[in-house]
Amino acid sequence: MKVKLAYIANNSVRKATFKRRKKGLLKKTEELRILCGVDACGIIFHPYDPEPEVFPSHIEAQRIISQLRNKSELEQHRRMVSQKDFITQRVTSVNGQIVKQQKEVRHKEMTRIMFQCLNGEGFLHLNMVDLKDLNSLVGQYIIDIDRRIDFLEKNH
Amino acid sequence: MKVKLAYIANNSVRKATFKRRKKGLLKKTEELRILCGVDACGIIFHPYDPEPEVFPSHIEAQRIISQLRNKSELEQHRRMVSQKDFITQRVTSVNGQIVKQQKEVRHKEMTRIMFQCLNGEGFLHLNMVDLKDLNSLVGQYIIDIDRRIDFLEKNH
DNA sequence: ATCTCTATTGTTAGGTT
DNA sequence: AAACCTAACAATAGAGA
Repeated sequence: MKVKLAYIANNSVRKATFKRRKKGLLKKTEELRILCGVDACGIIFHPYDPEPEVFPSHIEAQRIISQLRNKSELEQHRRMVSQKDFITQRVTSVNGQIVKQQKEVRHKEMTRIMFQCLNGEGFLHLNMVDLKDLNSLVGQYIIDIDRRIDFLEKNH
Repeated sequence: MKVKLAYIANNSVRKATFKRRKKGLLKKTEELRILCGVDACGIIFHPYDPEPEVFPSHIEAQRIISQLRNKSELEQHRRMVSQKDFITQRVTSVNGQIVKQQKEVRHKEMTRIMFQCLNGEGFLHLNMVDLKDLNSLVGQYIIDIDRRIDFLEKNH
């Protein structure tokens, strides 16, 4: 650009430029509306000028603004819903992980108790559920050990 | 204009034109803002497009829109006040005319009554105020007649 | 469809009246 | 200040990649 893009200090030059360019902008806006069949509007105003320029018309601008409001409300709603979905998903996922870890912890605990028993340290403070789990665990160990014995017998 | 100003039916051409011209409009708006130090914003949207174009920025556009709201409220208020002033003035004026006409009517009525009296038809149904006015009127007539007599005597 | 290129058309700065 | 002019400049249509 030849004329550098900066505030025009000279009052009358600035005013003339404003008038010309405002007209140009208005024209371009109208052309875009017609050529592309879109809703477009513009608002221009000098903070200390009595009459803001609203185009293509005040009524049309208001229509477009309220459309924008509705649309952005919808968008916001959509965003919130998708965020809720995301969080729900995370909660479900984390809950799954917790359950899995609880199972692991219990399994380790049972294993510890089993070996404690094998060392003849007895099992104190165990309720019925614990005993059942322990029984099941011991059963699985025995099955495993049987399998290993079979394997050794077949290979020797 | 070489390309006639009408809705572009071809989809891809319209889209391309839209993109190019939207960019142009945005640039022009920004230039106007900077060159002339004015508040200006624009909103463009395809009714069926998810993202409205709001420039120079969403936040700035909102600021300008609310400024516009305030300003037009003020304007409306100003208009209402000036209309009230106008009506008040009209009412005052009309009231003045009514008073003037009432005086004229009263004067004519008194004159009629006076001549009625001169015809010896007597004055009936007159209250004290009417009588006072009538007296004053007669007094003025007499003064007027005296003046005319003086005038005639001097000139003959 | 999107990007780049460029001839053409449109816009605007600055000067004149 | 406003309206008009026009050289200079910028935007864009349309074509080609």
